[in-house]
Amino acid sequence: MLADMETMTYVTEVRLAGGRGFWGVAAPSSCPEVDLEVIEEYLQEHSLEVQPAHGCTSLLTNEMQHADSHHGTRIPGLDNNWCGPYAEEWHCGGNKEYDPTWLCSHQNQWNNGTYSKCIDLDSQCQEYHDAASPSSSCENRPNKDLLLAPMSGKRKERLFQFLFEMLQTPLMRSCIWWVQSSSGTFQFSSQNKEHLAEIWGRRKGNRKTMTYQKMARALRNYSRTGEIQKVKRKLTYRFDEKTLRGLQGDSNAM
DNA sequence: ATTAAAGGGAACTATA
DNA sequence: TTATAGTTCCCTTTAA
Repeated sequence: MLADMETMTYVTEVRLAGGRGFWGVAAPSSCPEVDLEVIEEYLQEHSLEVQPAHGCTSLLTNEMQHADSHHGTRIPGLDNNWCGPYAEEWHCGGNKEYDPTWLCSHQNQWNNGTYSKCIDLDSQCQEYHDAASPSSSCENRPNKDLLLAPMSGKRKERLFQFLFEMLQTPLMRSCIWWVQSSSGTFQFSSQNKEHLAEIWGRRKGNRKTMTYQKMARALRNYSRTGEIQKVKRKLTYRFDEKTLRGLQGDSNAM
């Protein structure tokens, strides 16, 4: 199966790319070591591939549609059922179904407002109770040379769009996950929230490193404008219904 | 008492 | 030039 070969290739690449854990954490023993830098590089590569002409036309659109049309074929992430960081350890546990196309598929099309089709928010989600997060010793922070260039000449990606995208990305599940996707409730990892913030900052091409604190400040602005509300639970927020519908709509409009 | 997270004012920046 | 959407800093409050 092609996907399997791609999986092997990708995993191999990831392993060759460096010995650091994905988040500078000691990855679970069975988890392939994935580097933040590698992921961003990967994202950037495909971002470059898809950007010309009309901005980024998802190079995986066809693949995803193709995959989607094969309901018998289970593509991790397409049936977005995780509710918690380790609800479905497809990329750490058995690692059999790791589909490298996933990352590409999430090179969303901010400039024209469409998103890749990788979500089923009707999936059943039980309330996730904060499991033990992976330990996070960050001695080996990835070097900062690799910055994702902000998409010039295009409409800027909004923070809530970025978060939604991250929520659809299995590799980001150690940082952010759905608590209840049907209601748009999501949660940040106490351990890895800074990494997510850092990625956000890189995407925006900020001068300084983005931190969770600063990102949360922006998030708090959303409670005024309504896109996202804070819920009582620690590190947990909820997309406004309308916003969520918009995001879902966009993701389905592919 | 300590600490992480939450909250918000205010000045500032980049972009459309 | 103005509005928007953050970003940055910094301080206070709340909760575990």
